[in-house]
Amino acid sequence: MGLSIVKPHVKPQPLQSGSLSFASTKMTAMSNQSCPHNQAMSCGDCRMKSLCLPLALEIEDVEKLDKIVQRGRPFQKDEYIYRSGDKFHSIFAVRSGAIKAFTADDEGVEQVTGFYLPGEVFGMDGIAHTDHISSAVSLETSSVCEIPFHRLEELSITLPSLQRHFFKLMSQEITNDQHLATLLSKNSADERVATLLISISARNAKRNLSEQRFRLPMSRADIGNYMGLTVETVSRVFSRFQKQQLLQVDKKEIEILDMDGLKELANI
Amino acid sequence: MGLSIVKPHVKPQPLQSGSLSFASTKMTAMSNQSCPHNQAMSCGDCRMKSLCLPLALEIEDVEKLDKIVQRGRPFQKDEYIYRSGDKFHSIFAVRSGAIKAFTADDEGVEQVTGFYLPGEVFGMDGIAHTDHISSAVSLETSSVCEIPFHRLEELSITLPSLQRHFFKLMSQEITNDQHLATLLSKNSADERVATLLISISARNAKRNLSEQRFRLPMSRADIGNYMGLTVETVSRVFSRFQKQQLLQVDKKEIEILDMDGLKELANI
DNA sequence: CGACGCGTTGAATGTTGTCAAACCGAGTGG
DNA sequence: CCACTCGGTTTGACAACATTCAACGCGTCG
Repeated sequence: MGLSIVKPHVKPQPLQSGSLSFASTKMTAMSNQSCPHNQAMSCGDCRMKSLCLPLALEIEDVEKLDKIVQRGRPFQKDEYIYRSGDKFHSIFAVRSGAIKAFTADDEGVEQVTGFYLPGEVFGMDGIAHTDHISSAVSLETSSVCEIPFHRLEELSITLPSLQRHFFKLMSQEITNDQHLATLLSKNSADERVATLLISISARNAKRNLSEQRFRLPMSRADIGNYMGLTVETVSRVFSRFQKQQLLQVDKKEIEILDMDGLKELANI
Repeated sequence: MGLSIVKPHVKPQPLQSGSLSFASTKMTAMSNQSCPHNQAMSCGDCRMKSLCLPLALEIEDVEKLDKIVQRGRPFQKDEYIYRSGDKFHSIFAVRSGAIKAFTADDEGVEQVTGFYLPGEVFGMDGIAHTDHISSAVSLETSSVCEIPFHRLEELSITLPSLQRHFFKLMSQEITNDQHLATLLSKNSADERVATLLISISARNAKRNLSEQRFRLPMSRADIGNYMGLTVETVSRVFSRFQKQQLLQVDKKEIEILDMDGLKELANI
């Protein structure tokens, strides 16, 4: 899910040796990896593998996982990956684009439960139920890997490191959600928005993108919904941040001018 | 906790939470199950097994699980089960009493992340990390089962239904946390408190305890912290509910007078 | 062009937090 | 036995922050 502001001392990002060293290498333009929406890409070749794959997996294990992963055509903006009420049978990993997960209460009022960026896994809340209890839509053209859950369960039995990895992924989702709850219960509008921006910035950095300049894939309404604020409040916070020289905002384009100031606001 | 300390002169002694309800079950007095804090109890004999064990487990499988479960002496009120920063090696199931899980931010301000009642599993947020990132304390005299996580992982490989069960447990925790986030982001103080009361009532019902009358194991401060409210607000809500004939409140003793009204408030 | 979605800004309202005081029961020590 | 403290809880008065309601700007698309 969303807010993963990893505190320094917890940060377990051991730049893995061996198999996935090429995460930082430059792609050649004509390589079949050049298009992030490419359906044919395998797990072993995926730029995101260091984010969504268990670091411990051997090459042949990655191939086994690869065999059960399904890659469909990209989703267009506003297309559903799954809907609340659909039968649950898969979890998903974002390969490109951005995904919004949300629930709807009895009156149909939407509640955004998370934004997922490339390398992140979503749909795990469906595991406890036979049906999905949330929906997921694409916020922009996105490609996702679909991982049939029963296949994953089977494979986890023969690949202990995969089992461990998925336990960890789910645990991470739990702590993320708890962070969100903490944020909502304790922090002001300014702090919430600052935290979201820092989170997105940090997640961009993990993908070797700029942490200063990026484009928000979601609307102000989505941000407000997620952070427990109204659109108006979100808009005001952006204006205020701009006035305080913390940000440069142009619609969805964000430039963080004062990272330290923003982090201070977000209590990092 | 509540059971041992029988207050000398309390008015309408409510059906006690947790342990006392034993009186109503068909246990023989000399059975080793008569004390809910009994260390010797096995999973197969545990009243909570239908809540915390995978229903699909065969008897011999339960015995295997039983072998890895550790049962220590009961925890007294305010005793820590684990502390933030402790090395993570186990998850826990509540057998009796009540547990509060919480994190602390850099300034040491507490944030309650959950209350756990008998039959419920906690500590799963530590799985993604090498250390616990939250703490857990006993709110009253409580006994817990400790399940070494690496043993559980091993066993999960030979018992697929156990693996599935723990995937589901974690997924359930995710959806719980998301519900909490939704509650915090969308609902008023009244709605939040009503929701908590309904939740506790329902969890009591699962354990065959009264859903109308129960004792809250946590303080007003804990409730407020958990629900993103101040103590004062929580107190006012209780007073208001009482004035509206929804509740009868006597300190921590709660009687729900108008279940439907309360559920309506909680949007159930 | 006009309608619409999205974002911004302003003014008024209100729920909740803050500060302060007091209560109550339990435990302690004179 | 009483006075005392202490933690947890309750209540009141006031202020603050976010919401609500309203209007407007801007770009896109029919």
